[in-house]
Amino acid sequence: MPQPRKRATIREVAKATGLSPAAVSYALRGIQVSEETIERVRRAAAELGYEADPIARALASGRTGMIGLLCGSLEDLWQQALAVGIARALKDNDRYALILDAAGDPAREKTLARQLRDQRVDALIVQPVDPAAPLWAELCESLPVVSIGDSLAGARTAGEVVFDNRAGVTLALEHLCRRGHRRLAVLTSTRAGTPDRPADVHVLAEAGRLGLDLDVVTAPQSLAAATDVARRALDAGHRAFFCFADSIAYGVYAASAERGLRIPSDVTVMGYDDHPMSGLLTPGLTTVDWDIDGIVRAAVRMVVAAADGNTRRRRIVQAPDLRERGSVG
Amino acid sequence: MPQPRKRATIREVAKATGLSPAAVSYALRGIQVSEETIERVRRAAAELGYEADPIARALASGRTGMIGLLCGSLEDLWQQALAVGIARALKDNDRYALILDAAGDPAREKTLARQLRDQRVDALIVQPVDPAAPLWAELCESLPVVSIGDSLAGARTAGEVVFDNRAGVTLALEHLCRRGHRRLAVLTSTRAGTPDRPADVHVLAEAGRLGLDLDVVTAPQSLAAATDVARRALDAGHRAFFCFADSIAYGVYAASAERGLRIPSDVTVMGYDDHPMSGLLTPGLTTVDWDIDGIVRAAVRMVVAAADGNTRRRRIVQAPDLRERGSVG
DNA sequence: GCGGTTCAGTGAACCGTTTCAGTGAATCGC
DNA sequence: GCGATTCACTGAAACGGTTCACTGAACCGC
Repeated sequence: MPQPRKRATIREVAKATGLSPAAVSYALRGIQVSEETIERVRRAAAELGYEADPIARALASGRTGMIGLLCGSLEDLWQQALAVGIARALKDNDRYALILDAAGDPAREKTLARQLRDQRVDALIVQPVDPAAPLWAELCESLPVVSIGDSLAGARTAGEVVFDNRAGVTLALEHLCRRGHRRLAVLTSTRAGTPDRPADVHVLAEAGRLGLDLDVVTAPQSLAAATDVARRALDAGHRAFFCFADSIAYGVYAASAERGLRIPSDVTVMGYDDHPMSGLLTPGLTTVDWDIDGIVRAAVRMVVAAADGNTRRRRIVQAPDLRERGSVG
Repeated sequence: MPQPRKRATIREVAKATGLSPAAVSYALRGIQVSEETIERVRRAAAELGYEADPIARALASGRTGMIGLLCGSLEDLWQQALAVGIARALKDNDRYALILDAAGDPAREKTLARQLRDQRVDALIVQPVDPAAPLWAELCESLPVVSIGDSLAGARTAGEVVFDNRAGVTLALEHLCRRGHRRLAVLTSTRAGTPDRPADVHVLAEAGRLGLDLDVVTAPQSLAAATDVARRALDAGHRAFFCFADSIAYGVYAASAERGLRIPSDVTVMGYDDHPMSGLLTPGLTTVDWDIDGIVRAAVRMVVAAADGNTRRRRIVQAPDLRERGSVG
């Protein structure tokens, strides 16, 4: 076990400057003391290589400067992109993200959310697996929470960037319908034990309206696992897919290739999310596009404001676009 | 600002059980006290909804249970996959990862590495941007460090999973050479201010040996940015590319498509890393494959052992495979 | 010249654990 | 039956900051 090098403490800086620790603490944060003292303390601190211990500071002040980021499932490439985007945008605001992955599991989401709260993150961004969980109301009581995707039922969030999934689903299903598809396999992400999400419910409603025959299957977002699910769906005779994440659609591409089936002539695929790679496939994946940069910007703006104590709550609704590329026959 | 709900402290549990805080602390960790007391304390803790405050614990004990994960650049899809894989594997070991992104910047890498140390992570996994930085030796003095990719020069690491980049580069260049390519654009990841990495140096050496004419260009790994670099390289007349990351190669696919150039007949692309998406492109990306699952497993095993105080140092060298798919003409 | 402010800084409590040195009682070997 | 161990537990000091209540001096208007 390596020996932690002994670091300078605030008391040593105090001794070196002839001030009290309290004065040093104030000086380093540039409050309550004279300009001259601030300068003197800064110099001494630099000399001693002093830097405030974030743990001790967090214990005493209850703040860490960190923002928690609780992702629904990082197997999904789009969610990966979202997480990376948010982490980078936070960095530009001199904050940094504590990224956690609920892996599509509501129980895990619950544990991790509490862990983040206990870690004293100043605020939390969450892309909920189970937006209806009572957890969120509880959590909003003790720290600012910004949700991405779905609204958190009954919770006093600090901000929301909700996706108009109803519009997204309608866009997708109507497009498939226009192209003459009546029987669809719907591949949606796994969420064991979660009540049906608004988006899923809306899929069924829209299918009824449009007279579609749906076969709903849950699929993990990892390429290998999604390919597996797609394989079975193909073998069951399905030839038209509505995938509730581009990552899942990639599995349909892979499985179709294995079976020697061509897209879009033999197999139709519709994605959801628009990951950058979707435009690179042959044919490109027709999908529902959300403005990921806009989402990142909005969420980060909200969460930073909330962490800074701003209590104005904002709610932004993202509208989807149909990005037609050629995977729908 | 939401009001943090007052949580039970260890003192209240002590009061409730008629024990000292110290005894409770021991009991909850199941050491130094009788079975009966442990049971009593557990019950009381559950009743009061007590859970130890991780921050206070970290301050007192110097340990957090967290593993730091410092990534080279999370713009790279392969590195994203690596990070997610490591995070998930750590979870299976009841530890969790604090993921940070150096964004290809050595200065940022330095800051973040120190921040992780100050955050008292029990150990650190790093995929170094600048493996030659003196930083690493300093860091290894105060906590166990496991490196992935390159060896950390002069640092007493707790473990290393090094990629045999020399072999990988040779594999790639010889393949290109066999197919008759003599003039290559080498697209390597940006690393401002970093001395040339061993792999880069080896590229030049091998090129000399094989009689290749190289044009080395640095490229960011985001699709948009890589596409931009590829565009310029195409316009400069390049038709054969060795990309030092599959993510960069995707940019060449995108730029070629824009220009109406076909792969592999008009343009040759060789990748490096083998991201799952590479097999899905048309044609599939010929690339150098590292066993990502093996890397994840090895790194996690090492880091967990090190965090648990095991001082045996291990060094694993990963051998590359050429994954031929059709993007080399 | 006097009450009232402001300013710069102090001292001590506090945040919630862990851990070290002890302590009294029970148990052990012989 | 007695010194030496072990056992179960206690008290208090860390850990390294922040913050609250306060103080003495300088300055203000009048």
